[in-house]
Amino acid sequence: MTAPAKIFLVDDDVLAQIMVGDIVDQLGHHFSFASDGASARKVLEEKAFDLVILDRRLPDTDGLLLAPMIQAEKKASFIVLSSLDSPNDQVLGLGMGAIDYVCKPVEPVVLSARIKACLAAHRKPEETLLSVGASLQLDTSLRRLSVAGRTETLSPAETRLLVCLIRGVGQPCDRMRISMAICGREWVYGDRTIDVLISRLRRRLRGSSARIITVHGLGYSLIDEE
Amino acid sequence: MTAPAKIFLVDDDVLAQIMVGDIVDQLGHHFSFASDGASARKVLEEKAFDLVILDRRLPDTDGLLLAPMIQAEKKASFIVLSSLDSPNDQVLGLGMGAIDYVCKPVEPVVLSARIKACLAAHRKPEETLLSVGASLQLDTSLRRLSVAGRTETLSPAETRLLVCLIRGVGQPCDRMRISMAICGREWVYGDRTIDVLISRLRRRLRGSSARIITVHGLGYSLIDEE
DNA sequence: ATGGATGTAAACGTCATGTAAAAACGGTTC
DNA sequence: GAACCGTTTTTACATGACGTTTACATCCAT
Repeated sequence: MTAPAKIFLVDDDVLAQIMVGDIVDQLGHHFSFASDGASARKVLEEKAFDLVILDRRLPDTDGLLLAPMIQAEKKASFIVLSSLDSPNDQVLGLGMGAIDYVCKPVEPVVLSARIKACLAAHRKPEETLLSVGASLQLDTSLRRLSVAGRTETLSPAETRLLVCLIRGVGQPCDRMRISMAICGREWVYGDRTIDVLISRLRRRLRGSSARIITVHGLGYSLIDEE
Repeated sequence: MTAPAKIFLVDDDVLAQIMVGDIVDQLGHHFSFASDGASARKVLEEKAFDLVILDRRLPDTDGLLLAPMIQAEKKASFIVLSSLDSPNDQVLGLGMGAIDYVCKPVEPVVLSARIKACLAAHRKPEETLLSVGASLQLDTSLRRLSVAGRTETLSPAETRLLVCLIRGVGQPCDRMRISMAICGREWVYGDRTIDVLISRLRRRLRGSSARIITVHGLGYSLIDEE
């Protein structure tokens, strides 16, 4: 028995909201939704989900445009649920990183099975407490960082950055990925926001065995040298 | 450029074999197939795959019955490709652990996109560690070189050069090849860039059992004496 | 011995990064 | 609204890393 997953639907179609809501309830998971791209972005900045279900035709945008933001820092997987069913649309959606593409109309049992399959295959272990090595621990919900004895509170952006780095320990995170994860926008040449944040975070990590190293020309990486 | 994946199709339909074979080829992966359950089992016992594609209606069995074997010890993920398209069948297939269920007939581009999506989502992270002998290890993504205890960060060019040399341990690399690999340009008489890089790399390899030797008039070669 | 090939320290031009400080932003409270 | 506060972003400048060139010493085949 696994813990309930958090599932987020972005769809303005009330029938879809009801159907998906019922399915998710029945599977014993948490359900929430947004009806347009703008409010979806707000929610996605705040909370983390295990699975996002995107409609294509939203009142203000194409749901697929949320994909980069969802994928940034590997927050969640997403599937597309849309009435756009042409091969082209499917290829596009899957190409953008969707792990499944379901065409409306769809039988509730089928959608249920697909959601279940996606969760089974893709779920990351629930983690409000992240840690690296022995001396670094981060509570993502309280934004409390314990390192080398002391404990301090990080700002939201600092927290997102650190989470992003921790998720990829040992691998380099490029500026593009970091920028998407932190600010939800593409990184453009000359934007120094990340560097400043890194600088602040480094100061906070002093005394820990974990260090943020720069990979020149690429980005940053968190490594733990005991 | 990711390494080619190994994909295994279990289907007695010749048309499917051709279509999937073409798709896999075009994606640059390795393709093999079996036409019935019995021979599929034999192959699965022998080899490991990144993705298995199962048909349901096989001459001697239901393809889904291979599922437990494929999943055993997390050998591979699998998707179902079948003309059995009822909701029940889909629920059953996904319930058995398929990460996707594609109904025949299917557009090649769609199947291609789905295969690509599955691989992107499920393949183990790319191996970035190269090593020579016991005392030399290079993380190509982080550009970190561990040698003789210490570990230091290489410059991009140094990394490319070392990778180039490691790829051809024992054989000499001529200047032309090295120049193309490192700077992406032809080597012209009088260009000393490579020599300087070699010099810097040699200093970093001090203490290791690996050495860069000069092949006079030709180029360089990495050897591991131990 | 000699001329060309190689070793390597030092210097350079260029661009990426570190970081302090100022400005802009977004909420809250009067 | 206005004043406040914590946070994020921009600005500005200092520092550093990188690839290449230069200069000169050394090595090697002939």
